[in-house]
Amino acid sequence: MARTYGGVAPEQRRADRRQRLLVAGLELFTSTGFRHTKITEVCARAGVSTRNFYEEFTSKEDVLRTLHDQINSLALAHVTAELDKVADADALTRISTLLDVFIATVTVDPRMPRLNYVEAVGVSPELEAQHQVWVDRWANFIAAEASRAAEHGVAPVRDYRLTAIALVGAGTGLLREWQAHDPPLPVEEIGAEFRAMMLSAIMRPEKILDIEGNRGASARVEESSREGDPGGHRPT
Amino acid sequence: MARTYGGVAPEQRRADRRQRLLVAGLELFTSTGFRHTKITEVCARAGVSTRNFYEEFTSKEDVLRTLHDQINSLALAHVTAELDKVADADALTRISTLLDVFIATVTVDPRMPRLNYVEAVGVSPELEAQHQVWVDRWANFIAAEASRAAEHGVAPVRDYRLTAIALVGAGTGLLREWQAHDPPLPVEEIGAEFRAMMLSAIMRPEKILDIEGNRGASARVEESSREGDPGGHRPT
DNA sequence: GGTCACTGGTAATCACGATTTTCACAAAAT
DNA sequence: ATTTTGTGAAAATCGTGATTACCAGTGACC
Repeated sequence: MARTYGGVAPEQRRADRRQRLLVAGLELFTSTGFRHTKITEVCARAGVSTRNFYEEFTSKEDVLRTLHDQINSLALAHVTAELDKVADADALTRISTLLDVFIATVTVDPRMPRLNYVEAVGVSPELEAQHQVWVDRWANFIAAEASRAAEHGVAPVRDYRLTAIALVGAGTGLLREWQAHDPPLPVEEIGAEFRAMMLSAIMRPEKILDIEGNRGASARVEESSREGDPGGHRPT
Repeated sequence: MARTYGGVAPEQRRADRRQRLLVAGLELFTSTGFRHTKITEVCARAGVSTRNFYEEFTSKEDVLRTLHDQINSLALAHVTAELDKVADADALTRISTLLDVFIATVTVDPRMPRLNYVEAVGVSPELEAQHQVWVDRWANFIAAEASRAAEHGVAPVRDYRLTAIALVGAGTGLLREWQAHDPPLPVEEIGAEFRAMMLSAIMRPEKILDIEGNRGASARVEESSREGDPGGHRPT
């Protein structure tokens, strides 16, 4: 069964083909678009026969899922590694690091955010589930760092779950915008904005306005004017 | 040519069919998913023949684009209307209003955020362009309000463009999460988080940390590990 | 009441792309 | 040197769903 061919073990050849298919998939999905990419095109670009394709993947979506996972895993690995190095640093430095490494990793290649935040959206329930899992992981990560900051007294002690989710969304939005722009936006600005937003979101006081809490949920759409807002002291 | 049927003018009948097709599209796209919805299914649910379908729309995507536009337009109309009512209010109240109305409008029906932020993503270049246009509009809106706040002295005077984009992303993320959750997250919490994040992002000082500016773009990814790197080389 | 215009529904048609199968070959093994 | 086995390329199959063409019915107008 297993027989060395052309000097390389069959597993190796297999792995190579798989790798080439993934590379081809990344390229085509992010240029032609996932929907409009045909399996045969992926095979052609990868120099792999359709038969071999089905040896490695069950479908086009399978390739997409794999890529999506890989990109997220790569980013997470980088972030984790870097965070370990600054284990003793103060909380805010850690948060900045987390962010910088994330942005740096994912902007190395515009195809990564494109695949992650555009092509892999709304494709199938499975992919949506996978997305959820990753949002969760990233949100946990951020929430954990925020709590750490709270312990150190530089942020209020509160539940950071939703804030973290919103921050993940903010990053997604920025990166989606970044990869879509033709004269690409400067990466530094994206990173700076993301960092500033995260820090201000985490360090913000529990009540931003004193009216906070009276409004909130309800704010009916019809309800007319509500100017006035008497007696509010402005936060600094 | 034009003849009244069943007591209604042909244009009316036409408009009705169109409307039913849109309703059916909204329902199916957000349950079955856009990709897996067949034109015939939309027609069946709308009680419209395929022939009539092609009389109104050129493709399934056409329906999606129309819905995407409608939802955004609806939200924008509500927001604009409400904002007009509080024209004289202080800047922060206006911002809160903007947000509350937006959230209230779009959470009336979970299918709206689902369609807008999941199903309509990565479908085609046209739809991506349309998405860009709307992000732009919303971002301008937010940036304008932020500038207003700056004029009133409750926020620093600076360029709010990227902040606004990030905020749009935050909202998108929150709403995407909201519509995905089975025991749905309480709308008030989503709204509260969004508002708090927006206010803290707008009111934040220009430099959050003193180290700000030394870090930023660079944050090297540590030349060491880059195993997975799913992006080999550029296309020909 | 009869004819005509327009309608909705159904039944072909048609194209495209995924999946399978075949084929001829190349490199190992004996 | 011959057989064997894994291989890649190409061709055949197969299904699905978009698009078009047809048919029978209904209400409107004379």
